[in-house]
Amino acid sequence: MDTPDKTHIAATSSLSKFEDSPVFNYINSLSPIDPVKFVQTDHSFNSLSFTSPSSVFASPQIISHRESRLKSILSPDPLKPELPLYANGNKTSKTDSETIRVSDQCAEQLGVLTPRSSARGVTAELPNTIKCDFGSPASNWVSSDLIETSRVREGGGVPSSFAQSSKVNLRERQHFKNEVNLREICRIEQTEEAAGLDWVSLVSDVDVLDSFNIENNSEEEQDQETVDPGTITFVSTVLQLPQDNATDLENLVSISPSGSCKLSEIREPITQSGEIEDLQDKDQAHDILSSSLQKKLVVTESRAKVDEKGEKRGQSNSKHKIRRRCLVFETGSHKKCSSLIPSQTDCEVAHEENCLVPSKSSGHSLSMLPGVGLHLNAVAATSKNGRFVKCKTLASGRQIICMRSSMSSDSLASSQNTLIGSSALNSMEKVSDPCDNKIKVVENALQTSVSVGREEDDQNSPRKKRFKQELVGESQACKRCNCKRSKCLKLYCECFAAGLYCVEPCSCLDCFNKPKHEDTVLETRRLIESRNPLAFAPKVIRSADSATEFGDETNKTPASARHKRGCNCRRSSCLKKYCECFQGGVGCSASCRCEGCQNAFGRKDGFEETEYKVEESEAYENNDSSDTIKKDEDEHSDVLLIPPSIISRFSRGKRLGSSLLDVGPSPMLCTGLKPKTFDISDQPNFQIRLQVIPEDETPQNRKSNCSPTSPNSKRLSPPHHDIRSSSSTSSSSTSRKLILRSIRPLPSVTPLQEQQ
DNA sequence: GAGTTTGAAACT
DNA sequence: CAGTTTCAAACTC
Repeated sequence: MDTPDKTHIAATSSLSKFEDSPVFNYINSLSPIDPVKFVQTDHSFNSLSFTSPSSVFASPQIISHRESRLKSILSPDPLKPELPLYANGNKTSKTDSETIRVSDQCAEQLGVLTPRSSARGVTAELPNTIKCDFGSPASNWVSSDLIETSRVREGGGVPSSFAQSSKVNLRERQHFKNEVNLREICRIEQTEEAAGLDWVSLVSDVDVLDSFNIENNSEEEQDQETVDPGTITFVSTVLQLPQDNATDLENLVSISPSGSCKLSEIREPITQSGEIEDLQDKDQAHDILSSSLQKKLVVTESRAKVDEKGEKRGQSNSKHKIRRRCLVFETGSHKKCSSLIPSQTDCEVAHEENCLVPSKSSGHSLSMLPGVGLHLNAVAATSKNGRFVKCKTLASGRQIICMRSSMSSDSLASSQNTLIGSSALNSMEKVSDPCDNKIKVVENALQTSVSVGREEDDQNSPRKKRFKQELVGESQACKRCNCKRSKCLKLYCECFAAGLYCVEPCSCLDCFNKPKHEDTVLETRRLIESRNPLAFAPKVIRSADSATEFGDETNKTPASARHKRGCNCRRSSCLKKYCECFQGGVGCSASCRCEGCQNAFGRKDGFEETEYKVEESEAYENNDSSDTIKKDEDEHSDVLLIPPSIISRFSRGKRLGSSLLDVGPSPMLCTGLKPKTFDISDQPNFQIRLQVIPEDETPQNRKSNCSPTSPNSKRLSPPHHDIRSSSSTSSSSTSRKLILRSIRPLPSVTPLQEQQ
């Protein structure tokens, strides 16, 4: 029955008929996507969607079957002889209406896939393109659209080819509904998750990819080892899932079945075609798929691993080795954290030396560090770089380090779960307040890593490139201090003040703040602390603390924070980062001796900072043009206060510690300032807002808190504070954040389940 | 990128 | 503790 010619003709005719049919027109009218010629669709699909050579589902049999199926159905490809494989099984397996619907989808997928499988010339190109497609949100979106479009067309065509014209309309409608739902899901996920969100599609895609892989014998072996693109996508999806782990996991699990369904669906058409089926193959395919899904479900997998996988897809073994090396570094030094960053490849190379430095330090720390200042070093270093280090570092800071490591491995690496991350961060902060900013950075880093992870796969996308460049630039430009005369042994040096060793990115001269001079560093620290025990303490203190320490009633406002010693600004009006209060995102307090204070976060004289909340972020963003501060106030009234430290870092990209921030957040922050339009598509922004804005710091809450509750309270909530406050005062805020994020997955899941 | 401004840190 | 100097970040051009 299935001579290539026949199939081809049938497909072609059906396709043309379908296009002319009212249903098709209706679909087109509904669909935002413009109809694409079949050939074009294939092409675009190939280029955009399936680039990944490696796949979990590398089973040759499956692949061959898939290929054959596809070929038999749609493609005129001479290879068709392979077609018959699945035919019988389909008939046997499903007969009900659901089956029909499924078959439609399958047919659609097949149609989409077929071109690929048929086009062998493209196969060689796959490896290159593969990595790109999954990661880039944009690319994914496009590809998904294309896929959908093609599906719509193909779906109609395939059934007709099977002489099911009577059911075509019904099917198409169902199919269209499905497509719409899927599309919505895809959009939701893609917009938020950017990475291969349409995992369902991806699953099917994976199959296609596998089929390609089969052609490439050399890669077959690798396939087993190599990470499945779909898996990666899935993992990324999981990672990106909201904080509500349990819920998300459930959703994922529920979803995964659909993926299985997809596989069966694909076979459906074949069954109808009456071709011979290989039940064993089918079973195997299911097994493989299920196994792959299970693999995907293994959330515990470290993020680094994920990244590694992602890179694997697109890169050679050597690359892989490099990654592994980086992973090893992760274990030991903060630098490794870079491996967590998506664009690692570049970063890794760039940072290798850097990594070594930290490692070194860690080594010293283990044996040598007394723990006085060093623990700060370790902690700060870890967080500052925005990379999660499993610090072997300091004996003294062991617990802290452990927490971090756990966070990195579990929370971040595995799921990038913001909630978890925040929790970890919170806990971490409790331990190490000194590194407020850095912790924030870490948090941002989490987000960044998430976003990065999404884009990781799509290396070709402009976005990805940009991001990569940013990362690289950061890594290269992650200069911290620029000390010329202090030898980085005074508090002038930001690195030293933060308890960090200077690293390569620093532009300091005659730097002694390095592991090799650890003794000197420690001694200097000791001297400084002897003069001022709080010299290395966090400059910004949580409200509770500050209130306690300074007896400042105004600081009792929830989520409020104050600079430890207060500023002494005279000319900056506390509106620039010269002011440490402003820089720390906190209002001035009675401790400040500033003149003409206009601190947006809270004036010394008790001026309500509420007015500035929005402006501040803007001011920071714009490098403080006070003129512009109120400019968009109305527009951004919803905006939360973003700690200047964070913003400044990202905006300037100067400080390495903020590297993560710089990379990811910067855009996010910028966008984040456009709050009123809550753009789901821009997940980074979303996350940031959620994380940055403490529960009680929402505009309404702020106002309420400020005026009635604490008349004197000048400040709302500094970003710093958010984290801390959440950790100590309100865990609820964190939980809420999670809830918000959890919203995303729900929509996607629901439609699928309903349809299925 | 160079120069200026600024305010914290260090010093007296 | 106050005043001055030093310093490096922040900022401007």
